[in-house]
Amino acid sequence: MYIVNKIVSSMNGQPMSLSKKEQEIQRITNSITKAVSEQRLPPGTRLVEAQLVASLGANRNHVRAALQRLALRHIVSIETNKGASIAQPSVEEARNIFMARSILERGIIEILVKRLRRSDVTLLQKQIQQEQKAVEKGRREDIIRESGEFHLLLARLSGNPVLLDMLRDLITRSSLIISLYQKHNNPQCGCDEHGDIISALETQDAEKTLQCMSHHLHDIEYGLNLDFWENRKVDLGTVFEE
Amino acid sequence: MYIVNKIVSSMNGQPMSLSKKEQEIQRITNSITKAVSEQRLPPGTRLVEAQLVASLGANRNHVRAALQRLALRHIVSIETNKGASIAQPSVEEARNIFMARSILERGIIEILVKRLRRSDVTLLQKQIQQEQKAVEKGRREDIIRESGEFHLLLARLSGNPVLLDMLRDLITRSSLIISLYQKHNNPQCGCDEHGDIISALETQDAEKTLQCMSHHLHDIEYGLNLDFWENRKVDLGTVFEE
DNA sequence: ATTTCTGAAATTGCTAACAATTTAAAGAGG
DNA sequence: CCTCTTTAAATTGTTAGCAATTTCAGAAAT
Repeated sequence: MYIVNKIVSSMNGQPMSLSKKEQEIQRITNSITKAVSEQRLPPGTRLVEAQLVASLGANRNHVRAALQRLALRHIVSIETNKGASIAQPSVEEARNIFMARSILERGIIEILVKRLRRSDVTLLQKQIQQEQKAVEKGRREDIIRESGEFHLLLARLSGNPVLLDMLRDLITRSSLIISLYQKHNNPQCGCDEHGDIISALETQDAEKTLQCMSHHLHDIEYGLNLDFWENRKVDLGTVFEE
Repeated sequence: MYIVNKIVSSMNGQPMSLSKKEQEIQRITNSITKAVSEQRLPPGTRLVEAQLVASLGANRNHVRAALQRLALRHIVSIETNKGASIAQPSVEEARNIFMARSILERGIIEILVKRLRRSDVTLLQKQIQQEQKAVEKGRREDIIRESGEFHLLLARLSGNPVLLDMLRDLITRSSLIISLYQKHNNPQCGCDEHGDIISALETQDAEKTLQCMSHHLHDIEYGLNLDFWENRKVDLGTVFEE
């Protein structure tokens, strides 16, 4: 007896229909990644398999596969027999990630200066509007998400999926870093700087645009308490004396 | 009854001892990655689970986990119910990868120009000697491996593991690309260019070093048949007429 | 000779049940 | 009230066996 449940959907182009299992794993990873990006899942949060199974309505094997993948992307950390939890990047890792972002995003700018189309600018402006709308409404989650989307859109417009994939992980990890080390409660207000980057892009001036991007990334990093927490070895003997 | 086989090895620093399972999976992924890097596993090769289990002396579950990881890194591709095989990057993917490499490696150079130590130069020169030795002996596998190692060493000396991880994957995928698209049988002889890069680094001249690196990467890409295979839609009607 | 069918072998995918470990709570003793 | 031990519950890790699919050789048919 043969049981056939394969669906040859996607008469369309190349991307080849994903298997049910693959779809499901991606759904789970996306849910978790999105929650991390929007800082609804703070660093250190335990991710108990059974709870994920219940709240996501998923198969345990699929949840485990998703957690494994997220661990490879440094978004969750898995300890044997202890389970998974949202990663807590160290100060050193934070600096390395921002350095890598700077390299990648500057490279993306260099590509974009050459090939940016009129329609691309429109997309970027629409993205900024979304961002401003979120700022006005004060929806913290939305602000953070839209802010990340701007950077991802730049990567997407570069037309290079390899760069996009790499940057996507770095930006998600940045959300963790901001959760951990942000100075003030005000969500980053670098919305203007995004506008500056677009303006500079439109002038086709590579050097100027690169400076805008560098400045913007530097601002984000500067808004953190990295220095404060760096090289801080807690001395249990002195911590509690007042 | 309690069975204890945990070993709290590594009284040393942070890295925390890896579990037996984790070690095993890494051993398998390393074996396959190394074979790909040295072009002993050509693109498209089927990776039958049972065969890997036999030849690597491993557990089937560990083999499967390793294949999953390699698939995420785009080194193997897995089709449902068909199993795993070594990836065959398209021309478009090849161009994207080299573009990404250029961005990353130029960024790494910029870091290195600022912080390169005397001891680092020694390490780089030792690496080049290894490479030359391989060239003299004509060991094709060794040449390819050592050539990749040079680029990885640069990344390692940058002191940024995030960059290193990203570049490692790109270089492995480059090996696949070279396997698929190299013009001549001569393994790339860009050994001199590696020397040029070191020389330029020693002068602390950022612009010059960047040009060396750009030139080197461009040479590698230029030694491929990417143009030839690009936009080549095979017409089954005309392919076989002579 | 070429194609089409067919059934067995090879291969991959899945899951339920169990094993091992950690975590939390309860208890014992001082 | 505190500390240590013991026990139970919660959680994660593993595996053997079977299910489903593909592959391929050889038979059957045109």
